[in-house]
Amino acid sequence: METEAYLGPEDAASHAAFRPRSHALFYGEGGHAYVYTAYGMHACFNAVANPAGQPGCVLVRALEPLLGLRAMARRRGIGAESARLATGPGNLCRALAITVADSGADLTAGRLVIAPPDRPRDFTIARGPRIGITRAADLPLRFWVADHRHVSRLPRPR
DNA sequence: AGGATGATGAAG
DNA sequence: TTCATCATCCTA
Repeated sequence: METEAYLGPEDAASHAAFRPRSHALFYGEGGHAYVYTAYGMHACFNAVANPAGQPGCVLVRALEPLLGLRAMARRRGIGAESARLATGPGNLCRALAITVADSGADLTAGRLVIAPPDRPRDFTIARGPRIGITRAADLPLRFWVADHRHVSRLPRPR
């Protein structure tokens, strides 16, 4: 499990700072999806995370598949046991069949839902710099479950 | 209309 | 490290 935070215009790496067409969603009510296309071919899934008027999104970069492994493996074209099934923002969207058509969707109801776990699980959250950005590359806004198998990359060496 | 730029992934 | 591949933004 792995996420990154993208803030408002003060965060130079955030689409809220340099991508006008994403502004409406960034500033919208939390609990909705913001899906964009990276490098022309990869969908990336964000959850809008703040009350309306306060820009902010959470990019979901990796997760641990618990259900539907067969379907994910089929969409990804790899084995269902692979740790990379939904690891990496583009891979995650392919595994879950998330496309830009899902942008704006309500994440509290419908096909895409973010819900609390059935049972609480014990884990430690590690923190470090975000991946693949050039601006504001020093901000430690990437969060992942420490020692977790389903993480896209280990922290950048210093 | 045309060029630059990526919140990537896969292969070598 | 290279490159496939294109939505979006910028310049003109």
